[in-house]
Amino acid sequence: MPELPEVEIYARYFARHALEQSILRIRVLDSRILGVRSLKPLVGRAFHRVHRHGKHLFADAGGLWLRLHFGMTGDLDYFRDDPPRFARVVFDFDNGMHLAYEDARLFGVVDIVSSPDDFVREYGLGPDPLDPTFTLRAFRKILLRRRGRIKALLLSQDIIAGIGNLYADEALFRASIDPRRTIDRMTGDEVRALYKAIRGVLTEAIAFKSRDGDYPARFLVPHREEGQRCPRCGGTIRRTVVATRTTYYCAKHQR
DNA sequence: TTCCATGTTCCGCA
DNA sequence: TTGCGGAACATGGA
Repeated sequence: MPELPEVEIYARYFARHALEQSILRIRVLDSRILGVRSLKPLVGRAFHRVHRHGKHLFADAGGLWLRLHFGMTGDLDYFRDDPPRFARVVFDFDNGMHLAYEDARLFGVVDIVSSPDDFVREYGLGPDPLDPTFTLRAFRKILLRRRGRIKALLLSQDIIAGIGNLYADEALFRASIDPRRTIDRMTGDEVRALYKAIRGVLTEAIAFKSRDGDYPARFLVPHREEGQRCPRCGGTIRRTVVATRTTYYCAKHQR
């Protein structure tokens, strides 16, 4: 599930439930999920605030930050009694409640870093598309320096951080651009439309999912199947492969 | 049983 | 230097 909108929802969930409670113990149920040797430095501390950059979630533990990446199947669960089936790390709090980091497929990471800024710099992440610094002008500047297919660019976390396979398709669908199009063949108007589509799709997904837990019917996501009817123009949804990822698009209105 | 998967990294080639 | 295809990682669900 976790692309930028889902991680934003996890961040709000974390902030709503797990702040200002002393961490009594941390149970690592599968150490393959760890990005550090040990999470011990966090014991006895509390989380004070959260921060998100792209698909990375950070929680301030006072001079140290927990970093969570959710891979393909990561999730959070704040619970009282039994941990969820795929819990990999469990934080035990002094109020008797627990926060589980769960991840069936183990592609995620639970890590400790000095700060979100340090991590973003050292890891080479691009700007977060919902950050105020990500302006149309900034997006244009990024495109000027790049070649290749537009979808591949949207998926590159070192260029823009947070867009994954579903939302790349979604933004291109909204901007009426074929995912196979190369950057050098995009017009100024298309760049602007794509910029607005990226921000709109991510923002609307966060609002809609945090309310209904689902996707708006006008989105492409609920129609990701070969031969489906396009919810926008009635065209046919096609399946192909772009940037080695399964890609859906409307053969009629995306050009 | 087989295929597919909302992610990322690494390698070789152009 | 940049971009791209393919493989690998580990596992559940349809």
